[in-house]
Amino acid sequence: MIDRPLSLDDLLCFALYSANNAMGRLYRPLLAPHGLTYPQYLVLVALWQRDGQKVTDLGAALNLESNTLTPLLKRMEQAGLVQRQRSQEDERSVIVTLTSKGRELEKAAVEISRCILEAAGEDVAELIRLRDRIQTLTARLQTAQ
Amino acid sequence: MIDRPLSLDDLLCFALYSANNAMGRLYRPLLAPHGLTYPQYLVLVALWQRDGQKVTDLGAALNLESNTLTPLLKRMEQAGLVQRQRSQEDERSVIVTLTSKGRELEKAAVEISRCILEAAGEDVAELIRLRDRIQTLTARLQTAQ
DNA sequence: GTTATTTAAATCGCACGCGATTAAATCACA
DNA sequence: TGTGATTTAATCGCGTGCGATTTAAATAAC
Repeated sequence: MIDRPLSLDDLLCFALYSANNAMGRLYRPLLAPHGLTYPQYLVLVALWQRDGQKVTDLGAALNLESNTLTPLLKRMEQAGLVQRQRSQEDERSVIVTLTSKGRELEKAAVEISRCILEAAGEDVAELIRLRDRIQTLTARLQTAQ
Repeated sequence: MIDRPLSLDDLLCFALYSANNAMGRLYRPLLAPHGLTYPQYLVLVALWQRDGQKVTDLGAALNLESNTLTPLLKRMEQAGLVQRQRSQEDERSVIVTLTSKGRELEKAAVEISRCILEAAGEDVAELIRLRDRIQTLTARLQTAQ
């Protein structure tokens, strides 16, 4: 950010790192009662939006690959949140589908979102602007890499 | 963010999660040649700023606790980057000090920061503003928790 | 001066992220 | 039609983050 005496607080990367950790700490107690972790919750959000996605689709949505998703999805399957089945048309693909239990949790998500929003601050318009700026940054970082 | 059909792209938390992962992916190939991971790099930044910190001090700077830091610092000690020694005044505390090798790496950090900045975009003033907004958010999340 | 409390690291277990590799199914195409 | 290339998950290993607990040292209290 600034050249000379490199300081943690100067670093955009550390700001992101710190904010992400703080967000995770905030979600944890909200998700734990439902037996969910934070990344698992994101998978559910993706599936509530569109059920029956391939692992690759979820990977594209979440910017993750099978080495992360496969074990995570297996744990979610163990927990009775999703079903995993090989596609008929293409045996390479695995389709991930919500169970009724997984679908049911969408109701709880409303309250969880409310809690996070409350913690993040009152000015929602400002938060949306911030989110958009971060998304733009992510896009730039991804094309750079 | 927005109430109805909850979408990944609506979520501030997912924006942070995604940006942080992308940042990590960007740093990895820059740090790997020096045998560093991203969190280890952040520890070095903290120590370049002020050498000889207690584990608790580093934890306060990085928002981490000993359950994360102790193993990480042991790996850095193994790698010859830092030294860990019990404080004389208070045997409970462990002081972490840079080795010459750890100090040496500060030079490389300049080029690494340049690469990241280049990937993040041209408008540095905008990046600083973004960083500040994220820091403000983190502060709010931490007081909420 | 002994005991209770507090503080600082460390340990343990579990769930990510991800580089590297593998195995299997599908595709391209000669 | 067969064979090499590509695509898709899965597997493995390692380094975090963090809740929960433990150990030891220092401090407070009485």
